[in-house]
Amino acid sequence: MILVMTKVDRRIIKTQEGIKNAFTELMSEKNLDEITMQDISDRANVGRRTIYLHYLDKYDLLDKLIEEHINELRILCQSASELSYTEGNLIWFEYFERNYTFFSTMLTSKGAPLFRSRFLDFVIEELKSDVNVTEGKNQGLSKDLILKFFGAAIVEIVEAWFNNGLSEPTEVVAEQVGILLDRNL
Amino acid sequence: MILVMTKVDRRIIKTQEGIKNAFTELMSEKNLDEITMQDISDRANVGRRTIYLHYLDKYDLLDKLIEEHINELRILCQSASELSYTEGNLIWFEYFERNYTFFSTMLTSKGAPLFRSRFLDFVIEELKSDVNVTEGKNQGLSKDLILKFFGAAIVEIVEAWFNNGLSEPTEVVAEQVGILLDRNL
DNA sequence: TACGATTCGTGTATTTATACACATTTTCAT
DNA sequence: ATGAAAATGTGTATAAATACACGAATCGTA
Repeated sequence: MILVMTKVDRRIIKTQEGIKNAFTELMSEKNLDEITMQDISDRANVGRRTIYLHYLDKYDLLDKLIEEHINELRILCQSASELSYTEGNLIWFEYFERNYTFFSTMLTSKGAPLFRSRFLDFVIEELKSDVNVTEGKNQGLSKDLILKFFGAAIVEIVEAWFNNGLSEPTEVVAEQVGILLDRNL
Repeated sequence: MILVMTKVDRRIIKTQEGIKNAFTELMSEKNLDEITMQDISDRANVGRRTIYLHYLDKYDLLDKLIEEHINELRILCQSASELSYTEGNLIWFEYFERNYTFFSTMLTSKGAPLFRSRFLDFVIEELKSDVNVTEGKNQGLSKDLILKFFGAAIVEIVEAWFNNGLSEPTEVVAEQVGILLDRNL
C-alpha cells in the first residue's frame, strides 16, 4: 500500500471502472474461457488496445479484480476492528450486498472456484489477530485448527447466502454469524 | 448535415454523452441560472476544462442539446413519412417516453420556456408538407392558419401529457392525436 | 485435415482529456 | 458596502485513449 496517495488521472479511473464492470457483467453471463478481450472492450465501450494498457490479459484482470475486492474488505476490517463481530459483520455483509454481481458470480457460478480459496485465505488472515489460545475459552486448542474451523464456517455461510439469492435479510445473517463468533473467539 | 459521416472518436461521444446527461439531470433539479459549469463537470465526472472543448458555455450546451433532440425527431419524421398519423405518432411519442427526463424538464419546468416555441416551430415545419389548401377538405383555407392551429394543438397535448406524468398510455395518446390529424389534414 | 474467420498481442502516430495555474469576475453573507 | 469564497475562461505541458494496421495464433467447421 503506497502511503502518499498520488492523485490518479480521472481517465484511468473511468477506464478501469468501465472495464471491471463490463468484465463482472460478462462473468455473470458466460464462463471465463468464453469471454474474449473483444467482448470486454465492446461492453466497456473502450478500445481493445486500451485494455492492454492496464491488464496483461483477462486472467490478470480477474486477478486484479479479486485482489481489489479483498483489499476493500481488508480496509473495512480495519475500520471495524474496535467493534464486536455482531456489529462489525453488518459492515461486511453490506459490502457484499453492494457488490452483489461480483460476489454472486464469484461464489455461485462454476466460473471461478479459485475465488473461494482466495477468499478463505483472507478470512483466516483476518481472524488471526482475534484468536487467543494462551488464555480464555480457547486455551490449549490449536490456533491453526480454530482458524480453519471458523474461516470455513464463515465462507460457507456467505456462499449459501448468495446461493439463496440473499433471501435472508442482511442484518439477520450478519447478527447471527456475529453472535456465533463473539461466543467463540 | 454532413453526408460522409466520418467516424467520430469514441472519447468525444462518451464525453459529450456524459456532459449532456449530467446537464439534463441538473436541469430537472434546478434552474438554468443556478447550474454552474463546475456542477456539470462534477456530475459528468469530467474535467471542467473539457467542457470548453465542446461547448462555449451552458447556454450553448442547452442550445445544442435542444437542437439535437429536434433533429432526432426530424429523422423519425422522415422514416415515418409513409405512415398515417395514427401509426407514425406512436414512434414520436415513444421517443418522448425514452427521453423522459429531457422533455419533461423542457416542457414542464419554468426552466426553459424557450423550448416550447422552438418545438412549436419544428412541429409546424414538419406539418407543412402535409397541408393542402388547393384541394381536399381544407380547400380555400389559409395554410398558415391551419399550421398554427394544429401545431399548437399538438404541442399542447404533448405538454399536458408530460404535466400529468405520462399517466395516459403512450399508445392511447398517440392514436387519438393521430385520429384527429388524419381526419383534418 | 485444411481453410476461412476470429481473436490476439503489439507498434505507432495522432487526438483527446487531463491537471494545474492564473487573472478575472461573480456571488453572497456579514 | 465589502471582503472572502466560488465560479469563470483560458494557456500550456503532459498523459491517456484512440484508430489503424499487422502477422501470428486459435477456433470452428466443412
